[in-house]
Amino acid sequence: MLRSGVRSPLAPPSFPARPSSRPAPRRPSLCRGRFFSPLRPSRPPAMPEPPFHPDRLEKLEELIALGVDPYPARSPADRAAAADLVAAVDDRTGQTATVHGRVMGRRGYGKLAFLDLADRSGRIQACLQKDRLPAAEFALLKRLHLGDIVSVTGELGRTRTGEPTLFADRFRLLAKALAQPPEKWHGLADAELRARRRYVDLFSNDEVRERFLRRSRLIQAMREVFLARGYTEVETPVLHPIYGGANARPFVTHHNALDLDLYLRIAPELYLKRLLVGGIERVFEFARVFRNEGLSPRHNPEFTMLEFYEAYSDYAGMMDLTEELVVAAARAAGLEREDGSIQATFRGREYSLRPPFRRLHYAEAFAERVGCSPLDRVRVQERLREHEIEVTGDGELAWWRAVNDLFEAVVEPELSGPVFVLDYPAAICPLAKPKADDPTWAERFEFFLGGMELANAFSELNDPRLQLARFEEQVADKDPEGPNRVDHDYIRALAHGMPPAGGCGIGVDRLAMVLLGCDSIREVLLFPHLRPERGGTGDAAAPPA
RNA sequence: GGGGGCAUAACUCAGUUGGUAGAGUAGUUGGCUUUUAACCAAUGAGUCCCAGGUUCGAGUCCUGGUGCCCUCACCA
Repeated sequence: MLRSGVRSPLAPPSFPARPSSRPAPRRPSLCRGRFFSPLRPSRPPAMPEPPFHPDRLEKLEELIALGVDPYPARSPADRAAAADLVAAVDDRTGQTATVHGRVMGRRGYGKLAFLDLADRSGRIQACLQKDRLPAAEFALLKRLHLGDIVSVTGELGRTRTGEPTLFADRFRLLAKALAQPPEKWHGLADAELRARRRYVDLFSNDEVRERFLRRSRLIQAMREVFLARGYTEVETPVLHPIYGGANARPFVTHHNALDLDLYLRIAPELYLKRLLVGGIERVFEFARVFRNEGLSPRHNPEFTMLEFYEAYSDYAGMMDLTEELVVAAARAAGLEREDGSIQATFRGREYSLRPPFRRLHYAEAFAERVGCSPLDRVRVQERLREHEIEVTGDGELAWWRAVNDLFEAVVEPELSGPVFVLDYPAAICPLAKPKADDPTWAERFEFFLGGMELANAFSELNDPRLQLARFEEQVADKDPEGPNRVDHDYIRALAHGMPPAGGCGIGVDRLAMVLLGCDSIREVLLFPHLRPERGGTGDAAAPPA
């Protein structure tokens, strides 16, 4: 569940483990000061071999001996984008242009060489001819390697075979690459290595770079939907003294000066609703959240959750807005076809994302698949036994939790989507407003697509006394995934009056998976969590922030 | 945590019934002024994931471990 709801009775009651006490390896090249890592042991582990290729080092030394700076501070100005030059080659033939980029291909002929240069926009071929270049610059060719970053200034034109080409008058080295790039035809193929060395994956696999650009565009498209509606984008704390707003086990960290344990946020919800109280009536945050749970193709310990809240709206309004956001994201991801249909292909199945999406009541879906009303306790009990689901504890909360486990076991696998499931049992929705005409049910929906839960939304509970009772109920439940204690400040905020509001959370990474056609969450995360590399630098993913 | 699969050169991959390790790319040296996975010739490069075991002999067979992928469980 993205934001709130039930936890499973099968969840192990263990609390998050303390960080490993294994000595943290060092990254020597980034270790600039002696205060780099005061908390880490001072005993340095064996230094890994630097990944510098001997032949490239040798050429580097030769270049330096020739007076060439292999890492100049500045690049020639007036650079053009490779793709723009290729597109305009016939209008601009004979004009001079400059391109900076990485050498991705090289075909040499003695007194002439062709280079394929890649920049952010695409690729263009450069032609280096001995009788056209200064001798010292042509000599660079002899010490050039695939992967080097260079600059070419030359005349735009086509070769005999019609290839758009920059015929070089100037050729400069901008940065020498000391590590070998992967095989030029297959690129980097191993999924783990691709994630560990995403920088290599990105420059050697065009479709990977394009995928992450599309991810960025679909997020930007959602941001624009909010801004067009007068929403305000905010940043709320990541370090929480009390974790809440979802059911999940948190990561624990410690503030030294305050001698205080803090939790990395599992959801930004309670802070965002404080902002509703404060009068920021339409608010959203692309929030990185952290949950101390297992890894899988659909789970990463940190992930991006979009949460948004709108005063004077409700869950029905959030449903319309969610639909709009998904469609905007899908268009930005390039899924709209000429006939106006929007199709996503995910795990071998096609999903039509043309609105409106189906809306299905929880109780109806339950009755249809389980074969009885969720209110028929005798028959539900029979079904629970059939599915070996236990009711852990007595009272309404335990009962409804089991009912929802049954729902998740029987109904959810059938929800390929896109579909909204609405009106959940109120007992398992501590942050949602009960329906006025039947408080058994809460004004809450979840959105399913590609067999995954992508969104979770409520008409937000704003009755401070009821909210306090629900919090106390949760804490008394001693659920390791529930809140550790009552957030009294949040109750105080509600006591000041929160406008009626709709709120929603969307799992951005999972949405990106469906829209970009990636089976694994790792393929849509730039630096997914990985175990520390054996004998390597120990950097599991990105350098620490 | 359970089950299945994989691990060989910087990269992509072969490796036969167990017999002293192979190709392509990348690199190095030489040749080549219109190629585009350029081409031709020569050439360096491996802790066959780790540790045991069986065997005269293990990349190959066995046991244990590590990592990754798939799957189940947990979870969003």
